[in-house]
Amino acid sequence: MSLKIYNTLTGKKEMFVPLQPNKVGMYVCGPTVYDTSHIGHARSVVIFDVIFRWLKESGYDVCYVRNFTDVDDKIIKRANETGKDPIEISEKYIKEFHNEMDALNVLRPTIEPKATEHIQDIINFIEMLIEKRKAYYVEGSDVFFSISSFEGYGKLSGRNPDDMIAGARIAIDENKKNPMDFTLWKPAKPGEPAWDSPWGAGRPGWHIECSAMSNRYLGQSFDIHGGGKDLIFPHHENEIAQSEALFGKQFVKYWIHNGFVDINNEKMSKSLGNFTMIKDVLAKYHPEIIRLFLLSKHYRSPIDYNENSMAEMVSSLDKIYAFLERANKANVDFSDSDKNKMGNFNNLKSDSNSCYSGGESWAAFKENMDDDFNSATAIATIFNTVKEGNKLLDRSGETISSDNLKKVAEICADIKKMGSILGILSQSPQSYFKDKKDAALADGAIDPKMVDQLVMERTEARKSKNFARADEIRKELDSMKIILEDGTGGTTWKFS
RNA sequence: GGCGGCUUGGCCAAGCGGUAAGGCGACGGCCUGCAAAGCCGUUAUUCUCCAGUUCAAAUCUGGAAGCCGCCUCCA
Repeated sequence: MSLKIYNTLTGKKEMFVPLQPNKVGMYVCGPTVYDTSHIGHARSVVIFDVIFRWLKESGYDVCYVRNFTDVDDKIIKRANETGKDPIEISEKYIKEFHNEMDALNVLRPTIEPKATEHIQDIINFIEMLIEKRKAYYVEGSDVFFSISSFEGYGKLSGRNPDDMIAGARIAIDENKKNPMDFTLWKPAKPGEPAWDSPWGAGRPGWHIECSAMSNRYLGQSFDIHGGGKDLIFPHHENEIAQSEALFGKQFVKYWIHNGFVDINNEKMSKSLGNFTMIKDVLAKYHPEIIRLFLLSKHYRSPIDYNENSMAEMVSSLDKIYAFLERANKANVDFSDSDKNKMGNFNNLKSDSNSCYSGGESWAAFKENMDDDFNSATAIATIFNTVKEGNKLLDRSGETISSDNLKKVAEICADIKKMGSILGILSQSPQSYFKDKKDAALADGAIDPKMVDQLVMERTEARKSKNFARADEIRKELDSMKIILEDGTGGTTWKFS
């Protein structure tokens, strides 16, 4: 059993064999920091976060690079509009991006390079391309990459340059030798950010930064390159052209591209005005609900964001946490366990370094993840495991045998371990449900003391067999969307 | 015009040649004073349609219909 990855380059699922044993170099295209991040950014980031976690879990030493494009026409435009410095703009949105991704429990990549901090690398890269006659400088204009100098052009996107030419939707630039040639370096207009170069003061084109920075941190060839589907052409196609034309060897072994997020079955677009920002989604839903949603469908397919789907996710996550809470109450103690040290599962130690290696459910989960990071089936495995655990607890009744307790402990350990890969179930069930209750109480419409009072009154009524009054109170609370649960340890309440 | 993808139960969604995972919802049962939660059972003899290959197809091939993405900044 080993990892298989769908490779955009070949259009097939392939066995994952890294270039160097036990080491993985992964580069993912990060955001252009000129505006607030939307749910689509979150999907890409969360998916590659899970891929990163899974590669590490699989024992690889992963160098994960995700860049920030911090010099670009859109940033300059935004700077001009707001009268701010472009650096101020990019710093603002980098900070915002980090805050939001931290909130979504996304691990920081190994390295987060910025284009503006690698201008010399970029200039060197372009100079070498010119030397090799893969690029040319047009006096008073740009440095262009010559696509006819690279015979593999179009291999990633399956496009034939001749078919695309016609310039149907691109204004033909008289300076280009071939209409499909693209800019490596462009001259700066007065007031624009600029760096000195052999071709005058200017700034890099979009594609070159990724070739230059991936080369700096991961070398001439590396294992995985990812990003959104829309980047396949032209961005990634052009990266391949630049890097392979220069180094004469395969740039990237596995290309991974994620699908888009639609909003109510429509593409996010400015004209529809339906850009859904991460901060707005975070204001409405628990971060783990958002992750669960983003991972509920295969990463290559489009996913539709809508209220109905999100409501389902709320029920789903509650179900898992409810089981963990139930197990906890049955004296399965995992409150201090974390993904590295299953500290309280002492009876589950399976090897000398006391690291829990996982039970049957974990084995199923591993198979799911190894199959092209199939998080949708991996989530199904979590639910199957929850059901198994609930069954054991149901059968046990009041007194659970030590044998069953051990089984439930293993199940809980597996569930927590699976959650740690998907970046969910990081809270204790108690704090999860407390947060949920606090959030529902936040508007101040309901006084929890009043609810407790009614619950106490109902308990008294039940004791004296005054069920009519007890039911009356249940009904009253139900109208406030409060559900009562009579458990062995007394009555608890929650919001529906 | 060129390239690529999708169509699975009321809804969401796996599956990629061996006889339909999982979630949400609904209904019946167990449990409960009544509930909730949980569990058990029922909710697709069938995967947009048509033809073909095969002992065997949701899965492969050909065709039709509908939907979507990229080719321009885009995760």
